[in-house]
Amino acid sequence: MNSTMKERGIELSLDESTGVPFYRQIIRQVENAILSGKLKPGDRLPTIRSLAVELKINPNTIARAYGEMELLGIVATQVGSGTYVPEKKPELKDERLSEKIERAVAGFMREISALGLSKEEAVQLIREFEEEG
Amino acid sequence: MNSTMKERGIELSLDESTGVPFYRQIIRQVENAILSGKLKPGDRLPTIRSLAVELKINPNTIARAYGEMELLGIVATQVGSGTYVPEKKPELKDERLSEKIERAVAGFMREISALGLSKEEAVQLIREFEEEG
Amino acid sequence: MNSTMKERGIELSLDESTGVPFYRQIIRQVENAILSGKLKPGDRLPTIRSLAVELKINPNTIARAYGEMELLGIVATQVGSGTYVPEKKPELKDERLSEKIERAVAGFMREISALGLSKEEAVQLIREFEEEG
Amino acid sequence: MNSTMKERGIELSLDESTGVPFYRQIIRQVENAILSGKLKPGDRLPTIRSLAVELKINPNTIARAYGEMELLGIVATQVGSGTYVPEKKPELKDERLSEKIERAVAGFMREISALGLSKEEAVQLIREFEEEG
DNA sequence: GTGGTCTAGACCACC
DNA sequence: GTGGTCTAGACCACG
Repeated sequence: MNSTMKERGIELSLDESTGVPFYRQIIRQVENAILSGKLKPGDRLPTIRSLAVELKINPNTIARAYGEMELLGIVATQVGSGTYVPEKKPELKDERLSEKIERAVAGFMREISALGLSKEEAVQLIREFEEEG
Repeated sequence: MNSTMKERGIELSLDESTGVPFYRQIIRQVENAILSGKLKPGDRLPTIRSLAVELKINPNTIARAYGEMELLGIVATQVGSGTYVPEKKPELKDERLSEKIERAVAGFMREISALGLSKEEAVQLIREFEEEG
Repeated sequence: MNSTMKERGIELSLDESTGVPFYRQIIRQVENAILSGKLKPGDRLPTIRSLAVELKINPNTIARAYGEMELLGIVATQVGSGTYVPEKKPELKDERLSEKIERAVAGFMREISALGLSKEEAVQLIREFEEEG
Repeated sequence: MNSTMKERGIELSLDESTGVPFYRQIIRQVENAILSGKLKPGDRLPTIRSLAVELKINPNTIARAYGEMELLGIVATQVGSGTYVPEKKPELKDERLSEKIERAVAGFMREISALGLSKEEAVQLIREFEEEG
């Protein structure tokens, strides 16, 4: 039942063009994977060193992301063993999920209307959107 | 025909919770207003001092935003007179506009799908979205 | 009304013999100073660099302490300006204070009774205790 | 006269929330039991395996605790027979006991006064203290 | 092997 | 000047 992220089909990736710090990008992606249910309680995150190699960044940066997530209660670490998704009260998780969705929608709509587009035009753009890759 | 931002009904606002630097928030909002046609060539921006008072931030921050916008060609400063929206080649503007729209849509969809939602659920959320007061 | 820590007569100090990480010692001392009312909302903490010089440790270690305190809501940072004690809802603060006191007492009594001493002997020891000067 | 820890009514327990390593928690509890006279020379400690099962931790961790206690002279291992509390020079034991008591009192008073409490308030808290179940 | 702490030093963003 | 991010590398603690 418990798996690694790769076994769950989750790939972390960094975009250095956005200016968002690497450690925050990692936190957000892990948190989203947990909130959406892609990562489940008990699942193990990649080790700091392996993820550092994979993302081609310094291990300290991963360690910082993992450390902040531990403080935030997003993950639990067992030194000598690894970093895991903890058990969480599900209602609390749902709250946080809708909160993040609301914020994403509100931010998008603010941007869209500042750019002079209507709600229907936004819908049109999303329908036309094709993910790369 | 030429007006101030207030006369055009445009209010700049800062959100300190996002972590996005103030000067970037200002630049983006001004740029979006121009791109969407809410601000028109010849329109005048608020003075650094008045905007600093209104937004309750350091005048240096406004000055930096205006300075960078001038470098980007988004605004033009006439010493002793103020800061204005310059004439711009329209094709260039459209390019920049669609670029910003594309980036907004792609960013939104990346976040939405990371949170486990489908394209149709995103459309639903946008249809339901009502801006606050 | 707002002061620096030195003006409030608060000195941070590190003890490397305990094995407690430097950054945690700093966090605890700052938190205790706030909880006990020695540091008040609006007070400014030493700059990272000055405290690093004073404590003779690496600035990154101070930065880590300040960063974690920011995450915990113990302090608020304004880049370019400094690190400050934020306004806090007083009831929440009081809760946290009694919690810490309770934990200190319970931990002390557990240790004391494991060492074979009675409650009255503990009281006696405290009465006899003289702080080093 | 010689007994096992269980027969003496001594239960080891681990608290993972404190951050204190398991092996240190074990050492401290055993040492305190000896210093306070609850464990007597000749008493037998649980086997590594049985304690590992009881505390639900890795046997290596128990082995490390026992190994360090042996180095410290707190226990003596007789291969094939078990781990025992050795005879100790009594003055040495008393010295170590008062040292630990002093450190406990000093640490408690440092924390208490950092939290803004007086010596008399500390005494009051201890008098009011009731151990749980 | 795992993660945790600290140092050293670079470069950036902001005021 | 302020704090923030990242790299590089050492050493420790834990299982």
